[in-house]
Formats: sequence, structure tokens, C-alpha cells
Amino acid sequence: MSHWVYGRLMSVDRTQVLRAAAALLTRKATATMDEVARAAGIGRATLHRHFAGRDALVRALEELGLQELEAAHDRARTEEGPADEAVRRLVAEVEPVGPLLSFLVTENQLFEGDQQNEGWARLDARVSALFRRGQEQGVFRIDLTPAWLTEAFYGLIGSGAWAVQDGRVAAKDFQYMIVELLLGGARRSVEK
Amino acid sequence: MSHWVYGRLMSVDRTQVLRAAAALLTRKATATMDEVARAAGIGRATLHRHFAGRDALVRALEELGLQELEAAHDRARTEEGPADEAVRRLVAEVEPVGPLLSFLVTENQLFEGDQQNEGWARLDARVSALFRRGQEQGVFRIDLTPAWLTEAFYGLIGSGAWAVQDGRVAAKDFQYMIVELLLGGARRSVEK
DNA sequence: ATCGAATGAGACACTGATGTCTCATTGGGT
DNA sequence: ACCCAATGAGACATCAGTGTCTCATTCGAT
Repeated sequence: MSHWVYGRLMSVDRTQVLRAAAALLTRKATATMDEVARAAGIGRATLHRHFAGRDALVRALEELGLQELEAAHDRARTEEGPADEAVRRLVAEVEPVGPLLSFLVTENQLFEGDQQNEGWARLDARVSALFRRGQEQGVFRIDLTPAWLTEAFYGLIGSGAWAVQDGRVAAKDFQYMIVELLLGGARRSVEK
Repeated sequence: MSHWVYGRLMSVDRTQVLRAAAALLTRKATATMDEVARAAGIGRATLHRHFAGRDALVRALEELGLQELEAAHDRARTEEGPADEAVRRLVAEVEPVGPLLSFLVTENQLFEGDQQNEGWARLDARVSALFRRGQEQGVFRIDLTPAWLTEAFYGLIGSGAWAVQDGRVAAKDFQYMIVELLLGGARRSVEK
């Protein structure tokens, strides 16, 4: 059932197309199928041959984003070491996926009742587990629920990525600002 | 040039329509003009008589949101007292506008090159000034720029509002969670 | 009770995007 | 050099949403 592996030709690299689509759609979420095709350097017909429709394309992008986020989690090894350092590693690894994440979150809001990809629940669980672990370690406060911290995590990544893309803040500060705010907050404390 | 004040009838309250539109669009951003009209309890033709088109409707919602945000700022009296307490008051006042704010931010991303309403810049300036004041007071850390803190503020309000609307987190925790995270961060500190 | 502004419902043309199809062309494998 | 899968370009029908218009009806002011 592998559409994308043919006996002879593989002229159009599915992943390459997805990356081009992601790059465009994260900047202009309403981009047309034709625009996506041109951005990927292929014809609209070919785009349709690989992705049945706009929905299918978005679903594929969702799959790509989920894979990259899972990979980022794996690389960050969030189960190892102090939780705050793990959060620091995680933010660093997730940063490149920020724009795509932001796009997918917005897009997902439209799929109201439709079944959500269970991948999101798995990711939520991983982030949530990290914060819970931090609480059990005594590193994180216990009055902020893991669910809220998870929302805040994704929220900061998303709006941070957008702010960078929009030029409102400097890209080089992304990681530091998000980690420091997430962990330490804005208030000046005695320590540090 | 006041379309909405007639000699005799004012059957359709423009503000009432806007509130209904906001309530619907914040849940389903792709709602059709027809759906908006039905949600407001009026006919589509009447909706068009009051708002030239979908664009005009969104612009009007933007105006409404900006007014409410400005009003929230005023009520929070962000220029008075310690900056952290001011932030606390501000979050409390802004909370009800959260969903609308979230909708408008997403919607604004589409108006790519078009001229942005200068109201946003004014609001940014007010929030930014609050954080800067806090830094000058010695209440806030100085290694997090006011611009980033402002982005984080709006980001947390927006994603928090959405998480509540989606039922992922409890509405009653909104204010506390956002303020505590924004000010104190996730890390357990010696104080408090 | 009357008048007229405002409304609701429906018809209509228009637009933009989508999805499908055909056909000539390309380019890699043999 | 040949073959054929895959592509690009374009034509086409379709569909949903929009914006405009008409006309009968409603309802408040007088």
C-alpha cells in the first residue's frame, strides 16, 4: 500500500514537498493548493496525485510535525536527569518545529468534532509526565498543575515562534527567553 | 455618517450582534456569514446591511476587542503600585477578553501586508511599559526583554483561554496559573 | 389606525478554490 | 535507442461562500 515508492521513478520526494508546504503554510495559512504546488516547485496536478486534497495534505503535515516532535523529545531524553535541565533540552530541540507546531494547532481548532490524531495526546502525556516528574523531584512547584504547564509550554513555543517569524523579537533569544520564563518567571528572585 | 442610529428604529443592536459573532467565531473561526447571522438571531441580509462584508465584520470585532482590552488596562490601573501586583490585576481584567483576543491574533496573521490597526501597537506599548516599569522598580528580572514578556503575556492569555474553552484545563484556575507562571515560573524557589 | 423604516426570506450572479480529466513531454531504467 | 512511468500545463465541471437585489412583512412612532 505504498503509493510513494514506485518501481522506477521517485521524481517527487514526498518529504521535500511536505517541507515546502510547511514552510509556506506556516507563513500564510490560507495558501491555496496552487500556491503550495508552486512553492514546492511542482504542478498542481502532481500535488493532487500525492495528496488527495487539502485535507490530506494537512493530515500529512500533522504526521510530519508529530514525528518531528516525538524525535525532538527522544533527543532531549526528558526522562533523564533533573527536570529543569530536561525542559531546557526539550525547548532547544523543539524550537525548529515551532512554526509548524503553531500552524497545526491553529489548524486543529477547525477540525472541531472530528477525531483528533492520538499523537497529540501522546505528546501531551510526555510533556505532562516531565512536569510531574519535576514536581516529584521537588524541582518544580506543585501548585501549578502539569496540564497547565503543558499548555503553557506549547503556548510559549507557538507564540514565540510566531513572534520571531514576524520579526517582533530576535530569533537568537528564543530558547533563553522561553526557558527562563517557563522555569523562573518574570519576578526577580533572591536566588540567581 | 452614523448608519446605526436611525430616526425611529434600532431593532438590531450592533453591539449585540458583535458579541454573538464573537461568541461564535471564537469557537469556530471559519463560521460562515450565514452562521454568524443565525447565531445573532438575524437574517443574513440584515447582517450585510450592518457590516459591508466579512472583512468589515472582522474589523469591527477587532475594534470591539481593542476597546475591551484598553478598558481592561484602564481598570487594572497598571501604572499604579508594584508592577507584579499590577500584572495580577491586568490578567484578571483581561481574562474575559481572552477568547476574542485569541481569535483576533489568529485572524490578524492572515492580513499579511495590509496595514495593521495601530491599536495593537498601543496595547503592546502599554504592556511593554508595565514590564519595563517593573524592571526599573527592581521587581522584574532585567534579562528578559519587555518585548518578550509582552509576547509571552499575550501568548499565555490566548492559549490559556483556548485550553479552557476546549475543556483541557479548569476555568477557575485560569487567573492563578497564568499569573503565577508568568511571575514566578515553574521552578520551585526558596522564597514562597 | 396609519405610515414608513427596518427586517427576513429568498433569488440571483459572481468569484475563487477544488477536484478530475486529458494530453503532450520528460527523463530514468533497461 | 527505446519504453513507459511520472510529470506539467491546461481545460473543465463543481461547489461553497459572498455580495446584491427584490418584495412582502413587521413593528415602533405618531
